Amino acid sequence: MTDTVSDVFEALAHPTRRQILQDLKGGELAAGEIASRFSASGPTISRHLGVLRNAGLVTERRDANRILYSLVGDRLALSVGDFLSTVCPEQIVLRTVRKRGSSAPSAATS
Amino acid sequence: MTDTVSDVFEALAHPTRRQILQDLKGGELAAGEIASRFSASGPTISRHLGVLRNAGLVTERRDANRILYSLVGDRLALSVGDFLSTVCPEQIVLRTVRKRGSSAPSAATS
DNA sequence: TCGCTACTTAGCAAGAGTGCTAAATTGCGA
DNA sequence: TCGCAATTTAGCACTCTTGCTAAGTAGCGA
Repeated sequence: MTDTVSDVFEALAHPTRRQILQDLKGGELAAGEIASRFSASGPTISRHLGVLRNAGLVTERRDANRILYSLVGDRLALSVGDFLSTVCPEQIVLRTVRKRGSSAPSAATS
Repeated sequence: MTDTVSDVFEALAHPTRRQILQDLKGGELAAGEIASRFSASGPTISRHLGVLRNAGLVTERRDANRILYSLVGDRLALSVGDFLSTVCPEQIVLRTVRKRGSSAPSAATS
């Protein structure tokens, strides 16, 4: 995993990959479910998912036969948002991001 | 000029172009001044500037011999910020404040 | 007009990205 | 273990991008 800022922006450069991120906004999806939403072939979508995973924008989790992908919103907001905050701070505000799973072990996860 | 959302993200995919935008944050710069900050040749930087101009991220203005480039922060914030607001609205906020004395930013997108 | 400076455009080579099909991998149930 | 479903990996062709150098365009002063 390379996981640099350039990886994030290069991942966002392709419309199919941006659409995948938007689709994942509603929750995790299997690779096949994602592929079925596009006209491209399964292997092609699989490679797009690999690019997103390399950039740290999605994570994968195995569920029996399938591989479920989910969005890493923090990663997207932190890298892209930081860039936007630097270049045009007048127009953009990066909201404070909670670290996932870092709060009290009781019931603090939302 | 194409000026779509994809043009913006593709323009941001190259580190040199992102650095140019950061350099322009401090105010307008001549093409030669920009080129002198990189190890790449003048024509190469000129093409990068063309990509940024096509994406609507910079504007140019002639001053005698030189061509002065300046950042279009609204364009950057609106296209990228809108995407971020859609995909991860919890982490990002697009500030809706109008800049002083400027007209409506005429959302021509997609 | 000539010559200088600033910048862009043109043309080419090398590399990276994207799409496909075919083959390999992984997991599970019979 | 066999077979099926889901997904990835491999290999190939095509296109786009990026870098360079060389040549063209634009403005200005003598």
